[in-house]
Amino acid sequence: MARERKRIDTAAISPLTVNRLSIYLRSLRRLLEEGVLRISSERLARRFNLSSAQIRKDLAQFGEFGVRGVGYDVAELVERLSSLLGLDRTHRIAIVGMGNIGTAIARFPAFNSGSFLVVAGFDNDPERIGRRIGPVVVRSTGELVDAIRETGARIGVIAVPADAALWVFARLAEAGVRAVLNFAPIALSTTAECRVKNVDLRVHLEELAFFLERPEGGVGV
Amino acid sequence: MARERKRIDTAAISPLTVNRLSIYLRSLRRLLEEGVLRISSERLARRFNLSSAQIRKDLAQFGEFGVRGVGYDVAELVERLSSLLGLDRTHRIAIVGMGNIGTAIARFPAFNSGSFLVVAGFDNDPERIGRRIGPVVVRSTGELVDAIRETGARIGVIAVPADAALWVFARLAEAGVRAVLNFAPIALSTTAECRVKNVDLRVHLEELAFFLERPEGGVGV
DNA sequence: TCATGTGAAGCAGTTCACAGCG
DNA sequence: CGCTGTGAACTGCTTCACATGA
Repeated sequence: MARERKRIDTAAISPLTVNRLSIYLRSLRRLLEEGVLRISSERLARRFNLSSAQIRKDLAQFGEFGVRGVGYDVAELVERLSSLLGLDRTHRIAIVGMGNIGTAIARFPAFNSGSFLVVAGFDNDPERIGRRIGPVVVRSTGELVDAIRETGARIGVIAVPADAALWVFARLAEAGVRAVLNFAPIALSTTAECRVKNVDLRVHLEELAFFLERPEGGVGV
Repeated sequence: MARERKRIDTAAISPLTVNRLSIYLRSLRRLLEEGVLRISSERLARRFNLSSAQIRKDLAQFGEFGVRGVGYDVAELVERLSSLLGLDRTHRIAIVGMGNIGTAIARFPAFNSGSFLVVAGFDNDPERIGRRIGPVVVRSTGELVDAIRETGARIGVIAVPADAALWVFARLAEAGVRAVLNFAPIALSTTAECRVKNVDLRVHLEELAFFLERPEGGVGV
């Protein structure tokens, strides 16, 4: 199946490209369900409003996936993108902070299907400790480092208040977590040991507020 | 207080800039609490690891906020950024889909404090309709258009499955919603009537999976 | 022939470095 | 003097357009 191998330095790939690969994969899976066997970058782009040149450039970074004059084999591309994205194994996830966001994440299908599995949840609140939320029984944050080492989770989710986030981040890194999805309203920075993806809902909301038409019809400063 | 007025075409401002304004505002509020009166772009940048040149460039798009040789007045800048971001009025929010994510959003402080207020929540599931979640009583999705018109919400949150998202988006636009935060795993596009911000948790998760170190130590394609 | 893969061009966003002003 | 505000340089991402090869 693999036509050639190409060594890729993942660090050299832009996150923007990787995000698009996810989108391509999702789109292709849809086509697969519909029974589409082959597709050109042009038709794929039109169908899911993407850019055909971008699709070709993105894929070309990782090898030659298509056949000139024909297009891409849908099943093969799904296979290759899955493997590229690291979805051919199971990633165990630990969630810290089982409030609104933490609870939603614990129960969210994308975090508990296919290649992802929530294996631990932590909170400070004695009310929550011991309760089952989604697939996990909530444990005390005090147990975090040991418990995560036991589970072998490599992905962490931070869903605690801003003032606790830095402390939690340090504990997660200490416990061997190598990637973090951070929902706390403070920008954490990727370190040598641990990559961070910040998701700041307040910032998103304020972006929308900014672009909402102004009552006076212009921005006065 | 306002030193000069400058008409700005908001459509010409990059979302990236707007997102940074949110971050600056949050940082400055923190300084305000600490009693800091004046700050230079350099010290602000060091404190919150930002870029000082970027801060100056971003602010300069909207007027002259600082004093040369001195820096910025913290209280004044907080005031100006708040107004710039449209946070000097209350934005009413409607949520469609009161599952895990919708529920978390309804209860999330950032969506129910300061300038934002959740005023309506909708779901199809008869089990959920009539139940109180956060500040709202869940209504049937069938009532969506009329109910949103009544409340006057201009911001919508889509937290429904992918196959319902397009339909919901059309109804929201019809009801007068002008900005949407979309959590459904399908990329909606901004239209003339309604701006979209897609937040795709699965894509974020797959990004982290991609950059996780590979078992074999390289990407084979 | 037809669609990929790809240099080259174009555009956007960031950083530099300093003139200008309080 | 010190820090802002800003043109100019730079970096990186996207789009174009076509040579290449099944």
